[in-house]
Amino acid sequence: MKKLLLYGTILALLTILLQLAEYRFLVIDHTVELYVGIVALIFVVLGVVMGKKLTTPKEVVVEKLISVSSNPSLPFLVNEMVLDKLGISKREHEILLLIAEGMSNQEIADKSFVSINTVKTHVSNILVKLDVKRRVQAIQKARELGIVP
Amino acid sequence: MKKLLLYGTILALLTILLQLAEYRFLVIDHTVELYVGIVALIFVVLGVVMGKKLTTPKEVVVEKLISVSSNPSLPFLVNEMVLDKLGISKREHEILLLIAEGMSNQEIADKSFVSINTVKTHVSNILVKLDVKRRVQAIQKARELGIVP
DNA sequence: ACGAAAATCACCCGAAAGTATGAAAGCCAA
DNA sequence: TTGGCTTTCATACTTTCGGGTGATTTTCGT
Repeated sequence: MKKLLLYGTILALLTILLQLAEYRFLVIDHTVELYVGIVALIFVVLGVVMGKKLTTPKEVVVEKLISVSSNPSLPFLVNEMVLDKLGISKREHEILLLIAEGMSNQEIADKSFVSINTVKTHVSNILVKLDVKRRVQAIQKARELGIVP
Repeated sequence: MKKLLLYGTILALLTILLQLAEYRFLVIDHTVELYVGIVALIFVVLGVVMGKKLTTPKEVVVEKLISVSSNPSLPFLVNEMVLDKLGISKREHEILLLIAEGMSNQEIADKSFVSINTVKTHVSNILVKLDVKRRVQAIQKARELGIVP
């Protein structure tokens, strides 16, 4: 709710500024109508900004289905889209590949130059993101999704 | 974009209305500052409304991934020769298949109507015969040898 | 420069996996 | 029928995995 105060302050300041400016030249050089128009314009813009910032954007959830047909053909290209969709980071993907190689957490830790605890954390996150319970299942699913060979 | 025109029109009309009203009583009864304040307030509100209406409600598209398991080619035939060569029994092969399904020892035990201890024994023997250390590696090797899909 | 996301690490605990050893029962062929 | 193989099961022990929590540091985009 600090935003409300902020906007209120800005509003007040703007008003004061305009009122000060009024006595300098606006009332002299221009008609009152023009002045009012400018004020209106400024505050419309301000209103729009406020509205955008203060309004919680209503989220409409639309489910879309993407079929991932695994390619039994040759070269194997990582399906980046799937990685994005699942929120799997680079590091996580690296470790996923090592898991698919049949390596233990300790071996992965050694190969990656990190502690086994770190590996464990990554693995846990991977399991969650792939929505599986065991690393074996993770390998399967990852293969189906085209993110491991 | 019709909305833009609509709001533009409303804005113009409001301005005109206010200007008309000005000559009737506002300039007489009140100071210019108050008048400006009222205008500002009105247009702030209008701005907020515009902002809300004109802003495309954010759609959060949640894309779900369906893995279309690819089985276009071979029906998979078990390489019996390899099984003989490695001395893997029928029972062991059955369990190997279940391992490759990503099942835990307990799940395999339930499905096979044997105790988990029995499964463990089989698994241990399988690991030895495939010359691997972990079940994940067993799956890989078995797949390479053509004894699991 | 700031905040969010990513990466790192630690500790605890329980579950799962794997090792070792032993043993009983059934099958099958020499 | 005897010896070899398979299948079954158990007990005990060690290692690996996975969940949960919390913390610090890095990185990166605005």
